[in-house]
Amino acid sequence: MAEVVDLRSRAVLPIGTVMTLTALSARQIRYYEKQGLVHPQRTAGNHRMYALNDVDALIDIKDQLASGLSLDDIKRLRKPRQPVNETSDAAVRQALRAELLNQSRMNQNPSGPSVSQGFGFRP
Amino acid sequence: MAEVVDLRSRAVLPIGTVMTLTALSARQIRYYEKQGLVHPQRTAGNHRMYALNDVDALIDIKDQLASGLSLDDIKRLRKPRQPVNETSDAAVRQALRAELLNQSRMNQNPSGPSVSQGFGFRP
DNA sequence: CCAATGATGTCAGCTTATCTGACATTCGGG
DNA sequence: CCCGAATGTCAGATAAGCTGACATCATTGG
Repeated sequence: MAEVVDLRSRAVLPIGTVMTLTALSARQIRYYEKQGLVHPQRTAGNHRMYALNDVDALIDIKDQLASGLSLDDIKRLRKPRQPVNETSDAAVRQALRAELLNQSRMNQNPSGPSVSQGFGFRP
Repeated sequence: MAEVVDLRSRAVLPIGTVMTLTALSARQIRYYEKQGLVHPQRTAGNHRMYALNDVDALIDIKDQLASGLSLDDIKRLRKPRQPVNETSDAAVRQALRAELLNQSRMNQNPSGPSVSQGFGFRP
Protein backbone atom coordinates (compact mmCIF):
# COMPACT_ATOMS: atom_id res chain seq x y z
CA MET A 1 0.00 0.00 0.00
CA ALA A 2 2.57 2.53 -1.04
CA GLU A 3 1.62 6.04 -0.22
CA VAL A 4 1.17 8.60 -2.89
CA VAL A 5 4.01 10.56 -1.43
CA ASP A 6 6.44 9.16 1.02
CA LEU A 7 6.28 11.05 4.24
CA ARG A 8 10.04 11.07 4.53
CA SER A 9 10.29 13.29 1.51
CA ARG A 10 7.24 15.37 2.24
CA ALA A 11 7.86 18.90 3.45
CA VAL A 12 5.82 19.16 6.62
CA LEU A 13 8.13 20.66 9.22
CA PRO A 14 8.62 24.37 9.87
CA ILE A 15 12.08 25.62 10.69
CA GLY A 16 11.28 25.85 14.37
CA THR A 17 10.69 22.13 14.53
CA VAL A 18 13.84 21.48 12.56
CA MET A 19 15.77 23.61 15.01
CA THR A 20 14.73 21.48 17.94
CA LEU A 21 15.17 18.25 16.01
CA THR A 22 18.68 19.09 14.89
CA ALA A 23 19.81 21.39 17.68
CA LEU A 24 20.91 23.85 15.01
CA SER A 25 20.07 27.55 14.96
CA ALA A 26 17.82 29.01 12.29
CA ARG A 27 20.81 30.97 11.14
CA GLN A 28 22.80 27.81 10.58
CA ILE A 29 20.00 26.01 8.81
CA ARG A 30 19.45 28.90 6.43
CA TYR A 31 23.16 29.26 5.85
CA TYR A 32 23.53 25.61 4.91
CA GLU A 33 20.69 26.11 2.51
CA LYS A 34 22.44 29.06 0.90
CA GLN A 35 25.43 26.79 0.49
CA GLY A 36 23.22 24.45 -1.45
CA LEU A 37 23.21 21.64 1.08
CA VAL A 38 19.47 21.51 1.74
CA HIS A 39 16.51 22.54 -0.35
CA PRO A 40 13.41 23.10 1.74
CA GLN A 41 10.16 23.91 0.04
CA ARG A 42 8.24 27.09 0.69
CA THR A 43 4.71 27.74 1.77
CA ALA A 44 2.54 30.14 -0.16
CA GLY A 45 3.64 32.68 2.41
CA ASN A 46 7.32 32.00 1.81
CA HIS A 47 8.00 30.04 4.95
CA ARG A 48 10.46 27.17 4.66
CA MET A 49 9.07 23.68 5.10
CA TYR A 50 11.33 20.68 5.60
CA ALA A 51 10.99 16.96 5.10
CA LEU A 52 12.42 14.36 7.42
CA ASN A 53 15.07 13.69 4.85
CA ASP A 54 16.21 17.27 5.25
CA VAL A 55 16.46 16.81 8.98
CA ASP A 56 18.66 13.79 8.48
CA ALA A 57 20.79 15.66 6.01
CA LEU A 58 21.22 18.52 8.45
CA ILE A 59 22.23 16.17 11.21
CA ASP A 60 24.79 14.61 8.89
CA ILE A 61 26.11 18.03 8.00
CA LYS A 62 26.36 18.89 11.65
CA ASP A 63 28.33 15.76 12.36
CA GLN A 64 30.64 16.34 9.45
CA LEU A 65 31.24 19.91 10.51
CA ALA A 66 31.99 18.70 14.02
CA SER A 67 34.47 16.26 12.55
CA GLY A 68 36.46 19.11 11.10
CA LEU A 69 35.16 19.28 7.55
CA SER A 70 34.25 22.62 6.02
CA LEU A 71 30.97 23.25 4.28
CA ASP A 72 32.84 23.22 1.00
CA ASP A 73 34.23 19.82 1.85
CA ILE A 74 30.77 18.56 2.62
CA LYS A 75 29.47 20.04 -0.60
CA ARG A 76 32.06 18.11 -2.54
CA LEU A 77 31.32 14.91 -0.69
CA ARG A 78 27.68 15.29 -1.62
CA LYS A 79 28.35 15.62 -5.33
CA PRO A 80 30.65 12.83 -6.40
CA ARG A 81 30.81 14.28 -9.91
CA GLN A 82 33.89 12.32 -10.52
CA PRO A 83 35.35 10.33 -7.63
CA VAL A 84 38.06 12.90 -7.22
CA ASN A 85 39.99 14.83 -9.77
CA GLU A 86 43.09 17.01 -10.06
CA THR A 87 42.91 18.68 -6.70
CA SER A 88 42.46 15.38 -4.96
CA ASP A 89 45.56 15.62 -2.85
CA ALA A 90 44.15 18.71 -1.21
CA ALA A 91 40.90 16.91 -0.55
CA VAL A 92 42.74 13.96 0.86
CA ARG A 93 44.66 16.14 3.19
CA GLN A 94 41.40 17.67 4.27
CA ALA A 95 39.99 14.28 5.05
CA LEU A 96 43.07 13.25 6.96
CA ARG A 97 43.01 16.42 8.91
CA ALA A 98 39.40 15.81 9.72
CA GLU A 99 40.21 12.29 10.79
CA LEU A 100 42.86 13.43 13.16
CA LEU A 101 40.78 16.19 14.59
CA ASN A 102 37.92 13.83 15.09
CA GLN A 103 40.16 11.53 17.10
CA SER A 104 41.86 14.06 19.31
CA ARG A 105 39.05 16.35 20.19
CA MET A 106 36.03 14.25 20.82
CA ASN A 107 34.47 17.35 22.20
CA GLN A 108 30.92 18.01 23.22
CA ASN A 109 28.73 16.29 20.68
CA PRO A 110 25.38 15.50 22.22
CA SER A 111 23.86 15.07 18.80
CA GLY A 112 22.18 11.72 18.93
CA PRO A 113 21.76 9.26 16.10
CA SER A 114 19.97 10.10 12.91
CA VAL A 115 16.37 10.96 13.28
CA SER A 116 15.58 8.49 10.55
CA GLN A 117 14.96 5.54 12.71
CA GLY A 118 12.55 6.71 15.28
CA PHE A 119 13.07 10.44 15.26
CA GLY A 120 14.37 11.93 18.21
CA PHE A 121 16.07 11.13 21.18
CA ARG A 122 15.50 12.99 24.29
CA PRO A 123 14.31 11.63 27.54
CA MET B 1 18.21 0.60 18.68
CA ALA B 2 14.86 1.77 19.91
CA GLU B 3 14.77 5.50 20.19
CA VAL B 4 13.86 7.20 23.37
CA VAL B 5 10.90 8.77 21.71
CA ASP B 6 9.34 7.47 18.56
CA LEU B 7 8.86 9.98 15.83
CA ARG B 8 5.29 8.92 15.48
CA SER B 9 4.46 10.27 18.87
CA ARG B 10 6.61 13.36 18.71
CA ALA B 11 4.78 16.64 18.25
CA VAL B 12 6.50 18.27 15.30
CA LEU B 13 3.72 19.38 12.98
CA PRO B 14 1.98 22.76 13.11
CA ILE B 15 -1.73 22.91 12.49
CA GLY B 16 -1.22 24.16 8.96
CA THR B 17 0.59 20.98 8.02
CA VAL B 18 -2.05 18.89 9.70
CA MET B 19 -4.69 20.69 7.70
CA THR B 20 -3.10 19.70 4.42
CA LEU B 21 -2.33 16.19 5.62
CA THR B 22 -5.88 15.54 6.77
CA ALA B 23 -7.85 17.84 4.50
CA LEU B 24 -9.59 19.18 7.57
CA SER B 25 -10.07 22.84 8.44
CA ALA B 26 -8.34 24.39 11.42
CA ARG B 27 -11.78 24.91 12.87
CA GLN B 28 -12.53 21.21 12.68
CA ILE B 29 -9.22 20.17 14.13
CA ARG B 30 -9.58 22.51 17.08
CA TYR B 31 -13.15 21.45 17.61
CA TYR B 32 -12.22 17.77 17.74
CA GLU B 33 -9.62 18.71 20.28
CA LYS B 34 -12.19 20.48 22.42
CA GLN B 35 -14.22 17.30 22.25
CA GLY B 36 -11.27 15.49 23.73
CA LEU B 37 -10.42 13.46 20.66
CA VAL B 38 -6.89 14.73 20.10
CA HIS B 39 -4.38 16.25 22.46
CA PRO B 40 -1.75 18.25 20.62
CA GLN B 41 1.09 19.74 22.58
CA ARG B 42 1.77 23.44 22.69
CA THR B 43 4.85 25.43 21.91
CA ALA B 44 6.16 27.99 24.37
CA GLY B 45 4.19 30.47 22.29
CA ASN B 46 0.96 28.50 22.63
CA HIS B 47 0.90 27.10 19.12
CA ARG B 48 -0.49 23.59 18.74
CA MET B 49 1.98 20.95 17.62
CA TYR B 50 0.85 17.55 16.42
CA ALA B 51 2.45 14.15 16.15
CA LEU B 52 1.88 11.76 13.27
CA ASN B 53 -0.29 9.71 15.56
CA ASP B 54 -2.57 12.69 15.88
CA VAL B 55 -2.80 12.97 12.13
CA ASP B 56 -3.84 9.35 11.89
CA ALA B 57 -6.36 9.82 14.65
CA LEU B 58 -7.82 12.81 12.85
CA ILE B 59 -8.10 10.88 9.62
CA ASP B 60 -9.88 8.12 11.50
CA ILE B 61 -12.24 10.62 13.04
CA LYS B 62 -12.92 12.08 9.65
CA ASP B 63 -13.75 8.68 8.24
CA GLN B 64 -16.00 7.82 11.13
CA LEU B 65 -17.81 11.13 10.83
CA ALA B 66 -18.26 10.50 7.13
CA SER B 67 -19.69 7.11 7.99
CA GLY B 68 -22.46 8.76 9.94
CA LEU B 69 -21.16 8.60 13.49
CA SER B 70 -21.34 11.65 15.72
CA LEU B 71 -18.38 12.96 17.65
CA ASP B 72 -19.98 11.62 20.80
CA ASP B 73 -20.20 8.21 19.20
CA ILE B 74 -16.55 8.39 18.28
CA LYS B 75 -15.66 9.50 21.77
CA ARG B 76 -17.37 6.44 23.19
CA LEU B 77 -15.69 4.14 20.72
CA ARG B 78 -12.35 5.52 21.84
CA LYS B 79 -12.96 4.80 25.51
CA PRO B 80 -14.23 1.26 25.84
CA ARG B 81 -14.67 1.78 29.60
CA GLN B 82 -17.20 -0.93 29.68
CA PRO B 83 -18.33 -2.49 26.43
CA VAL B 84 -21.68 -0.80 26.64
CA ASN B 85 -23.89 -0.07 29.59
CA GLU B 86 -27.44 1.08 30.36
CA THR B 87 -28.01 3.37 27.46
CA SER B 88 -26.82 0.73 25.09
CA ASP B 89 -29.96 0.57 23.02
CA ALA B 90 -29.47 4.18 22.02
CA ALA B 91 -25.88 3.47 21.08
CA VAL B 92 -26.93 0.45 19.11
CA ARG B 93 -29.42 2.43 17.14
CA GLN B 94 -26.71 4.97 16.48
CA ALA B 95 -24.47 2.26 15.11
CA LEU B 96 -27.21 0.82 12.98
CA ARG B 97 -28.09 4.21 11.65
CA ALA B 98 -24.45 4.76 10.81
CA GLU B 99 -24.31 1.42 9.08
CA LEU B 100 -27.26 2.23 6.90
CA LEU B 101 -26.03 5.67 6.08
CA ASN B 102 -22.65 4.30 5.24
CA GLN B 103 -24.19 1.94 2.75
CA SER B 104 -26.50 4.33 1.00
CA ARG B 105 -24.39 7.39 0.68
CA MET B 106 -20.88 6.36 -0.16
CA ASN B 107 -20.19 9.96 -0.86
CA GLN B 108 -17.02 11.80 -1.74
CA ASN B 109 -14.17 10.51 0.34
CA PRO B 110 -10.90 11.47 -1.30
CA SER B 111 -9.03 10.96 1.95
CA GLY B 112 -6.27 8.59 1.10
CA PRO B 113 -5.03 5.81 3.31
CA SER B 114 -3.53 6.55 6.63
CA VAL B 115 -0.42 8.60 6.64
CA SER B 116 1.02 6.24 9.19
CA GLN B 117 2.92 4.01 6.95
CA GLY B 118 5.62 5.74 5.14
CA PHE B 119 6.94 7.94 7.83
CA GLY B 120 9.68 6.30 9.65
CA PHE B 121 11.54 4.05 7.45
CA ARG B 122 13.41 4.41 4.30
CA PRO B 123 12.84 2.56 1.05
C1' DC C 1 -43.68 22.17 13.07
C1' DC C 2 -40.10 24.28 16.10
C1' DA C 3 -36.85 25.04 19.13
C1' DA C 4 -32.50 22.88 20.68
C1' DT C 5 -28.19 20.89 19.48
C1' DG C 6 -24.18 19.43 16.77
C1' DA C 7 -20.77 20.64 13.39
C1' DT C 8 -18.66 24.08 10.77
C1' DG C 9 -17.72 28.73 8.63
C1' DT C 10 -16.02 33.25 9.24
C1' DC C 11 -14.37 37.52 11.14
C1' DA C 12 -11.84 40.47 14.36
C1' DG C 13 -7.99 41.59 17.30
C1' DC C 14 -3.83 39.91 19.05
C1' DT C 15 0.55 37.18 19.67
C1' DT C 16 4.03 34.16 17.88
C1' DA C 17 6.89 32.46 14.12
C1' DT C 18 9.48 33.18 10.20
C1' DC C 19 11.67 36.02 6.49
C1' DT C 20 15.29 39.07 4.58
C1' DG C 21 19.15 41.99 4.92
C1' DA C 22 22.74 44.12 7.33
C1' DC C 23 26.31 44.51 10.69
C1' DA C 24 29.16 42.27 14.45
C1' DT C 25 32.05 38.51 16.22
C1' DT C 26 35.09 34.64 16.53
C1' DC C 27 38.66 31.72 14.99
C1' DG C 28 42.03 29.35 12.25
C1' DG C 29 45.39 29.52 8.62
C1' DG C 30 48.38 31.67 5.01
C1' DC D 1 48.22 40.42 10.73
C1' DC D 2 44.48 40.08 7.82
C1' DC D 3 40.91 37.28 5.45
C1' DG D 4 37.35 34.38 4.92
C1' DA D 5 34.24 30.92 6.92
C1' DA D 6 30.66 30.20 10.20
C1' DT D 7 27.59 32.11 13.36
C1' DG D 8 25.22 35.61 16.33
C1' DT D 9 22.03 39.31 16.59
C1' DC D 10 18.91 43.00 15.53
C1' DA D 11 15.33 45.51 12.98
C1' DG D 12 11.33 45.90 10.15
C1' DA D 13 7.89 43.32 7.70
C1' DT D 14 4.68 39.43 6.65
C1' DA D 15 2.70 34.92 7.51
C1' DA D 16 0.74 31.68 10.68
C1' DG D 17 -1.67 30.62 14.65
C1' DC D 18 -4.74 31.70 18.84
C1' DT D 19 -9.19 32.86 21.20
C1' DG D 20 -13.80 34.28 21.32
C1' DA D 21 -17.98 35.51 19.27
C1' DC D 22 -21.61 35.31 16.01
C1' DA D 23 -23.69 33.02 11.81
C1' DT D 24 -25.32 28.97 9.21
C1' DC D 25 -27.42 24.66 8.33
C1' DA D 26 -28.85 20.28 9.02
C1' DT D 27 -31.03 16.90 12.34
C1' DT D 28 -33.78 15.54 15.79
C1' DG D 29 -36.48 15.10 19.89
C1' DG D 30 -40.93 16.83 21.51
